Amino acid sequence: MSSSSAADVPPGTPSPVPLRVGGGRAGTRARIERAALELFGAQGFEQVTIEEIAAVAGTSRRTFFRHVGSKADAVWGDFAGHVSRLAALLDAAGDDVAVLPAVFGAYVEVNDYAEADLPVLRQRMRLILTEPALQAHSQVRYADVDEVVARYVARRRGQDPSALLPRLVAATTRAAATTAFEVWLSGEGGSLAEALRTAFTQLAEGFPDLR
Amino acid sequence: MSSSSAADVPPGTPSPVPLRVGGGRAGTRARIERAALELFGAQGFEQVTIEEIAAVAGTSRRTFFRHVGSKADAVWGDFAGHVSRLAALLDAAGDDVAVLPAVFGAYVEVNDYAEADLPVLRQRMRLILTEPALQAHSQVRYADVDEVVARYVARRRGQDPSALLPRLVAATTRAAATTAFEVWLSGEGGSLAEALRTAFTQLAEGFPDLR
DNA sequence: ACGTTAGAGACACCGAGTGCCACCGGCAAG
DNA sequence: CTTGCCGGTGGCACTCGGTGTCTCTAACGT
Repeated sequence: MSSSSAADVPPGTPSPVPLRVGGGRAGTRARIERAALELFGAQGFEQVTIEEIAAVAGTSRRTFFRHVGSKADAVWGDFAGHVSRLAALLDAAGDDVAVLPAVFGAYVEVNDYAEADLPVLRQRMRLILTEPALQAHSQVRYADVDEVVARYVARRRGQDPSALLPRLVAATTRAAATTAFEVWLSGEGGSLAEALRTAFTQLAEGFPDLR
Repeated sequence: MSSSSAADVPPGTPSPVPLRVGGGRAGTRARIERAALELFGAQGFEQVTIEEIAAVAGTSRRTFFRHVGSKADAVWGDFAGHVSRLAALLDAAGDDVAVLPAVFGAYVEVNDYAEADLPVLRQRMRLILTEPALQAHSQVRYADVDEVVARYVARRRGQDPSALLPRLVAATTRAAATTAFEVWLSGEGGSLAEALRTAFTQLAEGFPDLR
């Protein structure tokens, strides 16, 4: 419907945003991601076409792909940086703190967002946890997280990262974190950090009430 | 290469399989799934085209989709039945056994494959855990499993299935099961049931060595 | 022999993703 | 000022997964 909302702009328009101080690339990418998030939220992931996103972002289909790689990637922002920060936190953790608390702490800290970023985060996570296509894609992204955690546990334990314990800790802690995001999103109760801590505590206790 | 292996069969061939007693549909579907598994294993998921699968299965592109729904679905066989069996096992579990052991037991039992089925299972799981596209798709399938487990825990605990504990148990047990499949596939050591039990034990103990 | 019906194939279409080329603007060297 | 390079861009064409529609055919009951 109404493919003439932003698509009928003359091709040579300089686009209403002259702010390109430190890097025109980052600016375009940010515009694309903002447009995508907005449209996905309003119409649903599947309903939105790349062409529509590109139009709203004031660029072309081809350029969209040059910047974000895939439709799903438009939602994830700088997730690679997120993973790096997690890795850095784990690397920085001293050997005086036990392995599991170190992982928990790193998870909580890397997800300590500023108040102002929470709306965007909520939007992102709602899409990722709700839209089937994004839910699917998330697995690939989370694999990187698991890899980082497994490597850390392996290092601390002197094991191979592909051994059972490192993989198990990585997979279950990440599952717990995702679950925490779910309940946080559903709005019941407190902050994201609280949800994470609750989930991690239950996990570390091995669900004593259920044994 | 060699797109003339099974594609050069005349269109009106009655197909070499006259055994269609209880349902001709199942026969075609089985042929499609076998062809897909074989081709994926040999050339990789992304490299194989639907048209190739259809050709090897002795049918058409359109019919492929009528039977399996999507390229990824061709790998999963009757997973819906798998999930139903899990649900049935949980429903049948008495209240005398604790929640966590009940979930563990159901997982082990539903994954108790006959010796003869192990090669196919290995092939399936290798693809699902290895190929990025299938890894992604798996999340959608596993969501059904999580739903079943969460509902069971919720019932036993008198909670809502969307509450933290049910979701957490579902997510972490499934993560543990997947990890067990990984190590089982890598070939180190014993049977699938052993791998599952080891992973579940570690999970239920809350990784005591790491706290 | 009849019509009915389910399964199958052919065709056309859409959207995601990719490779290729041509263009344009800035920028340094002449 | 001109020349030539170069990064970002847009247009185009193509592949492939997936879907809707139409037609055909073979099996079935009457």
